[in-house]
Amino acid sequence: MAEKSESGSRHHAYSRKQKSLGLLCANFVSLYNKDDVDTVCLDDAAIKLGVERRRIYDIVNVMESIGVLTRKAKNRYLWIGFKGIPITLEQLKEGTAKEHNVSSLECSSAKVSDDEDDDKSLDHNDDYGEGRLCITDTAAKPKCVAERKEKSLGQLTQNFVKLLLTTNADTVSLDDAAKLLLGDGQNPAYMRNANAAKVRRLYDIANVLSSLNLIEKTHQSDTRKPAFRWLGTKGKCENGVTIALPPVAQKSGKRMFGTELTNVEVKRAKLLSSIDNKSNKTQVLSHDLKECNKAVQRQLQGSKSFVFGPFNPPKTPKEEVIEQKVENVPDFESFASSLRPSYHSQALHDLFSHYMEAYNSWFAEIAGGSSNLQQPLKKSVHIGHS
DNA sequence: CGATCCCGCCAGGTC
DNA sequence: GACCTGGCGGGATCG
Repeated sequence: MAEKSESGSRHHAYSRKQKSLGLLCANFVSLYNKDDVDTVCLDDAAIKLGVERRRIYDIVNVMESIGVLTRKAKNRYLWIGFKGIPITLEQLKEGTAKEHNVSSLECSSAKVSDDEDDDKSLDHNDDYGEGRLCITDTAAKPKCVAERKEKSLGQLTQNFVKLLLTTNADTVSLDDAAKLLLGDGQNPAYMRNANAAKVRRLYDIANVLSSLNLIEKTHQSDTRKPAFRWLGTKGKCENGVTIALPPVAQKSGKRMFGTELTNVEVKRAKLLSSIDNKSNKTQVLSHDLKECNKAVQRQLQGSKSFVFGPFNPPKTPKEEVIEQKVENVPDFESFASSLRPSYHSQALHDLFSHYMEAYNSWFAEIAGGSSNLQQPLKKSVHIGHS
């Protein structure tokens, strides 16, 4: 509030359009998805991207939950890249990732590590971070921690992805997703609030996922309600990230979901002055941004294609190694079975059943073509969400 | 006016 | 007590 007025330099033309999480995410990826990058320092990222730290947490949490990053230590993450996504999805399927993102990713980093440099010793004084990573047993955690985790962005992301993967009803509406991810309903007023809160989080998550081209936002054909569709590798942009274009460059000037510009200059200037004192660790160079833009260009030319999703990932040399480990095409039957939440509310149960039916009809259509697919889904398997 | 989602407060955890 | 992390919801902006 107070800070808004302080920006004399920020002429009235403040536009939220230019600061979306999706765009920030795209820039983040551009910055770190390079062969020579293996660690991510949050401070560094915040400065380079010209945003406050809090925003970095948002995208990092989402990306961590799908395996793109893994936490290494306080303030430090290991960049795994998009090849981490299929692994994480596989773990989700196996249920080894059910604990919450932290533990799941510990596993994923472990799997990835022999291929990816990982341990180039980030662990000097890692007790904080390592400690957290090591706690994979929820029983060892205090309840409040577990509860908090349960509502975490990362967990929500995983559940959202599971939902998209398991339903395959083409699209999942925002409302439905919020309801399903919320579990069951108790008192309506509480539900309304909780739902609203969850929807806000879903927007955050969806912005990130869509900028990674894992999902796209559409509308349900009948109701015109906003909805999401899982893309996986079917994403239009092979490079993995949706390249953010200035609004004018977009058709009819319409803003596209998850593709907005970050107000880098303003933020950066602000951050620079405020972080000045500890800037010995990272200096902001104008070429960082240029680098970032170059990376985007590179991606546009497909020089380094990202790979994600369980579907037939194209290979780049480095990814092949990893792929051998993930080479089984995900078994959606067991995946879905193990992931399906249990719903106490009849309405939610019906809703989910609807998605299951849609999946099954889809399955029937394609089953002939794929030997990896097994049987259609059966109802009333449940996992609950904790 | 509903949809979207930025922003930053502040609680909880760690050191 | 400083710092890190991240849940959360107010309220601004968009369509």
